[in-house]
Amino acid sequence: MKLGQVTIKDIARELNISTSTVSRALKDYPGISDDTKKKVKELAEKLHYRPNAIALSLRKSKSFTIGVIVPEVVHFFFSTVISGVEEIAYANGYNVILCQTNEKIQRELSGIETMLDNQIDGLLVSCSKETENFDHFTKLMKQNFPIVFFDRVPDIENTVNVTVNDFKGAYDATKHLIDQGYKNIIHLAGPKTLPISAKRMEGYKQALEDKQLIQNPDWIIPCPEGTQEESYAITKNLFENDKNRPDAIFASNDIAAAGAMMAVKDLGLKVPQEVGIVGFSNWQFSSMIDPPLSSVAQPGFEMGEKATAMLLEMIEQKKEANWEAKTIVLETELIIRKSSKK
Amino acid sequence: MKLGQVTIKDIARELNISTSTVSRALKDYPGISDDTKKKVKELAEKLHYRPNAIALSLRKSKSFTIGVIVPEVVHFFFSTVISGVEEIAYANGYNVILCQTNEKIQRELSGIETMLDNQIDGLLVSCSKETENFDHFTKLMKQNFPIVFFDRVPDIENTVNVTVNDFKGAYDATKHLIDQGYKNIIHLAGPKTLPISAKRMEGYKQALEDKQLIQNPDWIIPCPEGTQEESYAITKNLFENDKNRPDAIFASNDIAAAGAMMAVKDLGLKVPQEVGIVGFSNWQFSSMIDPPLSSVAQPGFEMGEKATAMLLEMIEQKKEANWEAKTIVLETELIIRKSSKK
DNA sequence: ACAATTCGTGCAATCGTTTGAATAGGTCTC
DNA sequence: GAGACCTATTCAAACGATTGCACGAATTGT
Repeated sequence: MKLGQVTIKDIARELNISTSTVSRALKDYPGISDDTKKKVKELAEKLHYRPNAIALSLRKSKSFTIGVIVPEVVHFFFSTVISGVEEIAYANGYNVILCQTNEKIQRELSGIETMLDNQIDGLLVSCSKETENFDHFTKLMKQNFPIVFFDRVPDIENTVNVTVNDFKGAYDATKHLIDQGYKNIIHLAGPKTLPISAKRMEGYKQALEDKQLIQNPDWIIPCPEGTQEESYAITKNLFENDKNRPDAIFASNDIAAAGAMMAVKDLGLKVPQEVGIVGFSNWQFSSMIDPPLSSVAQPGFEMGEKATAMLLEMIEQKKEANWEAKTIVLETELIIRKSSKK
Repeated sequence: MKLGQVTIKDIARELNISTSTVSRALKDYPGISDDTKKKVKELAEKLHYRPNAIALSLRKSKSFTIGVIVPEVVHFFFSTVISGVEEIAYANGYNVILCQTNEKIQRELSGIETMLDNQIDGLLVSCSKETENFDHFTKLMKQNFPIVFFDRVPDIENTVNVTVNDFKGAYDATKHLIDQGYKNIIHLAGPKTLPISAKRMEGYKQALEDKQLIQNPDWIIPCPEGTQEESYAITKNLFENDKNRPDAIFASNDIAAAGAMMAVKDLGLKVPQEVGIVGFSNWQFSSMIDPPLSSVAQPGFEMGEKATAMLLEMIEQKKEANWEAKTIVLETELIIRKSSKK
């Protein structure tokens, strides 16, 4: 920066008045003559005066900046959320500063520190896979610092959260597979540390139970990485064997589902005739693969919007208000495509 | 913010010394007794003192923050770039503030304004589709404000750019199709305003020329939106007609290629036997669709890293140095998959 | 005609930190 | 024993803006 930027002082000097008068004139304070106001505003316009946001932050102890912590930017769901965040923040005159943790707790910690140093007004967080201790959050919350968690919310009390109904999404997906006539459904689960993984697994289990299907614990297979390669390997291995072969897959994310689909196709099995598949998140590519992948759509953009709106509300109330803990649960939508239609 | 944060004043008061001494002690200035240094540092540690970055910014006229302007966050390529940016910025103690323009020039303008108000030290920009006038950039450049453009660079002089070799990428892709025996290759082009679109088109043309194939101007079809639907409609229309039907498609982006693939498949044509297809950008999904899509991979992460490294260098030299204009061109890599292998 | 009110403006402190210059106290030198 | 020289510290201004309070002048009331 430092571009010979025009300050309030320059205007004051030029007009031979004090900086206080300039400040007040620009803000239409009462008690400044219309004449002065006019002169000041005209000169400000002419010199392209723009207030220095940093100076304002310092003075007002408010930066109009919020921090966003996500595990990864290159992730369809998270980038969609960020997009929603950006939209609402922008509309309300807030800046967004970004930090991706790459799923590392260390990075999450230091990212938060730097953001606090930069006097952010509030924080939006989706936890990393490594985050199991939440002291860095509780400490802030105790000080009444505005935080809203989204999607990957921590397992602590009194938080303000925005999530999707992972349980119901998974339930719907599994039930749909059952309704289509699939009977032996495996679940490619997410990392164990994440509550969302647990919820999805619960939904899967509940659907099996409600439909009185046998639950085989061996058919819940964790895919901690969530990569295509991982699920490809796992699936191939599992389906290679003729007898006792499952006939459907519910994956806790689309990438895993895609890997699984490739594996069963490579084994010469037909999707959806012999194996039904449903994923989670409805990534952009899901409709483009062959056969198109059924998936549970999560309203990422809306989640970003909602979380940001709530955060801004907290920031702007900010009377010693102890915000009431609450969790907004957005509904998922099962998108049925060919991969699961017998 | 405002969390009863500990300041240098608190430390000064507690130890009955002046703030200047505290400041100097913390920085190991000469001329402060070892005893005082020790006391100050210990107390700072104990109180978890962290310097207020805003105050520092104001004082130093330097914010250790860079702005990133991208058309869209939810875009595989751009999110990859952002990831690279974040990585290098973080490693060097810089913050990243983000603005997506949604391809609107108005948003680009106001985004830059707000960022400047926030005293960013430099700017990384990829232009929106609407950006045809570049005064907002030249104005800043005249003032020696550090800007690095990436991918969608403006058509003006003396800029510092990081791009990929779009010409060669397109050339390679087209040549590959020709080498596979395809003869009637159409090009689904990008928005006309973007130089990258023009370069890709040039590469396509040059390959045809070098291989002495007839160039049919009707076979260069602009897809301004770049959506799947758009290219689906265009392609379906074009391939419906039996005679004079093209036998290959080079699309300037993978989404368009995917749409085109769906269209030809829906027409009952076989990919790659009857129609060869190559895309551009190598999106995550490209390897997952059926048949897997050949594509020109762009090193997005590396682009983000490179651009940021250059920007930081400019920021830190920042002696009235008129930076020399330069353009780093990163090489693409043609990823050959089934969609183009006869 | 003089006090009271109103009007327009300026002073100075403040936000948290840095930094050039000044100062107080001590030691050394001849 | 007085000037020279350190050493450790403080003062005060600065970054750009806001704001409570004070002030001088003009206007009003009686």
